[in-house]
Amino acid sequence: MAKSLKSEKTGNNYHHGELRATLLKEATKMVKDLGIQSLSMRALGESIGVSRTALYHHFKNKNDLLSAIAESGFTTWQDIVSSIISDDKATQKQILHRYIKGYIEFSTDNAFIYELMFGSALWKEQASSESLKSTAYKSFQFHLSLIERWQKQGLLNSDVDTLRLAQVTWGTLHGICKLIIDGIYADNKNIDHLVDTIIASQTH
Amino acid sequence: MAKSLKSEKTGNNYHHGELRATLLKEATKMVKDLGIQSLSMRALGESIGVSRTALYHHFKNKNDLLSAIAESGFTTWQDIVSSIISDDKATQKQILHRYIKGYIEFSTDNAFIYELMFGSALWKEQASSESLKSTAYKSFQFHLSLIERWQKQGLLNSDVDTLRLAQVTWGTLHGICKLIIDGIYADNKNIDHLVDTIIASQTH
DNA sequence: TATTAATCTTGACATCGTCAAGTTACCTAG
DNA sequence: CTAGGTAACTTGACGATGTCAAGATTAATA
Repeated sequence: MAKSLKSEKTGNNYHHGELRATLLKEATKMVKDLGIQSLSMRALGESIGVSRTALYHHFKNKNDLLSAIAESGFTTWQDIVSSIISDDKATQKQILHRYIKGYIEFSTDNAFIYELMFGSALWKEQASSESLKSTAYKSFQFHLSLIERWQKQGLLNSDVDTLRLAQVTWGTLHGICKLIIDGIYADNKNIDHLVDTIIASQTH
Repeated sequence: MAKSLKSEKTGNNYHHGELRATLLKEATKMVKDLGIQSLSMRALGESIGVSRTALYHHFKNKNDLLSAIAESGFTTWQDIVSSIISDDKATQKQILHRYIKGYIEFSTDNAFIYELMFGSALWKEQASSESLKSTAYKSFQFHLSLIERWQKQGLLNSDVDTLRLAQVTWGTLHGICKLIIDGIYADNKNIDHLVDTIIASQTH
């Protein structure tokens, strides 16, 4: 208890008080603005006014820090999705449209974060924390439940296995976003048209 | 002329003779087996028996080397696709199926190379060479021409703009592959079922 | 107030990409 | 056959990075 309003008044550097939160915030900002490559533990420490190795008392290593950033990305996305879904006045068709558009916009507005969220840097091998895995898993479960709902309502092809369709549709979103983000698809204009095409290609 | 069968007999390290090709081959092998992270210029040089900086006479820098590996990945994929397409005995529906399956298999069999081919490491900013860009562009053009063909034959929804559909379908393939490769979709079993779902979801 | 535990620092190390300057071997003009 | 040029390769060096180990400082607890 009572750990919050400690530092910032005294000139001492020990016991910053909220270093972990501060680090996460600054690191997220750095990654968001300049990309994953540009984030170095040393620079991060320096920018906050703390020594290079202070970070290691709050994050096991760099991967651990990146995991935390990615995880907060998933919760940000969950917040967005929740607000899209819970618009009572909109039709399901409108919501489907907004969901897809929202996904693409989120990914392009937070390109570097998105890269982190799905990048092999974290998902390969031992790198990703259990916490990240479960947060990400929840996002997929939510997507799955939406697909199921839209199948039942006849918006999506209901002849197809729900799990598989969820995988394919998420794959579609993810793939398109990656291609846009990585600069392979030049036009981030005309997103509406692209969304229409996605829906048209999935609707029967 | 007559530059080939020089070295390998004399113990001298100068004028290896085919260093560029050897480097590319070894680097590709390293990336394929151990991943992009694990490839260091120094280790590569050492593994071939050449000094760390010798590589810089054949590749401008590490990115340039990675570009070359990625580019050869695209041509490998082009070769595979050509052989799939040119099976005269198969129906177009079979070919469509094999194309999708072939794409997924290529990407998973060469996961690290695939990661390089589409990774932001090369596509962001100035990193990718013009040569890589044009090779990759050809792959997409080919995909586009296939989509157009299949639309005309009624295999795919022809109400949709061809370019957009090509983007969406490639996005679908790419996204699913990424999710499998990065370990987000655990099951690389049941690929056939997945392929069926992709086709079912795109066919009207 | 004394002890313990948490937090942060300085010093150090190995690894990496890459530049600069020097060395060696091949190639070609005379 | 040789002189000079050029391409290929080497060693040395630099700055940056992630991270460990050992020590210093402060807060929390008994």
